[in-house]
Amino acid sequence: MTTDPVRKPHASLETLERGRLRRIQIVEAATELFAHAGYRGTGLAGIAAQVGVTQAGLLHHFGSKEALLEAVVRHRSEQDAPLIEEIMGDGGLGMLDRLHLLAEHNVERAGLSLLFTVLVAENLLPSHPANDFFVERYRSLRRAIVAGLKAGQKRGEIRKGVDLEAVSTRIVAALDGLQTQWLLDPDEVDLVRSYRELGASLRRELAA
Amino acid sequence: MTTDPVRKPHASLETLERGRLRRIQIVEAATELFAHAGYRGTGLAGIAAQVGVTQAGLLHHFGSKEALLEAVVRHRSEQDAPLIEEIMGDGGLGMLDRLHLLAEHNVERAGLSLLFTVLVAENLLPSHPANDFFVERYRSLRRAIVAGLKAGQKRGEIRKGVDLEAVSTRIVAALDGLQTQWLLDPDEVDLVRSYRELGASLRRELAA
DNA sequence: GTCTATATAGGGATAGAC
DNA sequence: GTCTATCCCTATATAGAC
Repeated sequence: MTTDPVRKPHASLETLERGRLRRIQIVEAATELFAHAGYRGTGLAGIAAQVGVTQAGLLHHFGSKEALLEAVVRHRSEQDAPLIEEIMGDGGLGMLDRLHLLAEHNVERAGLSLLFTVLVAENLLPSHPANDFFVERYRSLRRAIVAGLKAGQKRGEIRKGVDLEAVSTRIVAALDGLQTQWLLDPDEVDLVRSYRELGASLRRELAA
Repeated sequence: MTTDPVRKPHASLETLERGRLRRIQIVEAATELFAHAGYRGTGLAGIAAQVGVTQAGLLHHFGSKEALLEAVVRHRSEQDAPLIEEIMGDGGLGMLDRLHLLAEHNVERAGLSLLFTVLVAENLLPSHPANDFFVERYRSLRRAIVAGLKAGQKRGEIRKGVDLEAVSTRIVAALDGLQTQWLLDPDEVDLVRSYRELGASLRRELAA
């Protein structure tokens, strides 16, 4: 989803910028509505209304509802990438101490946590429209954590002899599951506190 | 959702049993379709067709789609209760060693794991139809685990000085999150193995 | 208890004017 | 780039016959 302005050299600059703006507005409106009612539960008309266009006008920018979904998940991934890189850092135990950054980010923008939790569940099966995206996302997340843990082993911060693949799967699972419980019941589950405790527990388990 | 046959004493036994059978057939068909396409993505007509009745015929048994949803989640909860009790046992570290029973159960009947993962995500917000059910379900699950851990402390199996509420939230989170990753990517994530490793890791963390 | 028929609403996508 | 109009399909729920 590269939105390079040079790709349509024949169009005027004003048109391009108005067009790009509309696309962004639509993606942001769709993000919010998909989060609250899911992909299946959201109509294009509702998204269009929030932006101030008609449903047909929306489909001028995104040929289909599925294309819009793809734009939404790609946009979110791109926005989250810097934070994830910051948390990863150079791997090792430091990663575990920075999990609270992720929690604070998620609490600040609860709608976005909601979006991913909802969309993952709507795309668990291969027949679902964004299944490939989420399968790949989780795989690369697990791989990145394994790499970070390996780096920590090389520096002697992390014990050897632990199954890093299994640990990384368990870390992702805990992050996901805590987020779900927090979304469902924010009065009983404190996300920031839970992530801090998770990090501390992992530190005790993995420190050399 | 008590389906006590004595409640309609004026109807013939045959009618009653046919009626109860239909209800069960409908609930089971709905379970499967809700799991695959979610509550919002499933039409009553599809469920009805699978049972061999019309959509209007289905609504004779359940006044509304939402009532059917409630019947589905209650039915599933009732069916799962014995296994959960078996795993809990008398609490303590034994609970952690029996997590693989849950994994085996979930793998055997993958459709049911799918159902709950999908429905939880569709009911994260208070405005969603089964939100109360899932909020309460998670609360009681966490409470049951806390009770089990406390029992283990009293017997001296489990260390004192750990935050049992936090641990129980983390256990539920890991179980949930591992299931999600397994559903999404069964080739890369082995649920039974993951649950065993989770249990072993928790044992190391909690054993006195 | 199950059906047909219908009310009423909403969905996504396309054609064509401006 | 945006609109109106429309197509066609699907949805839940109800009314009333059998």
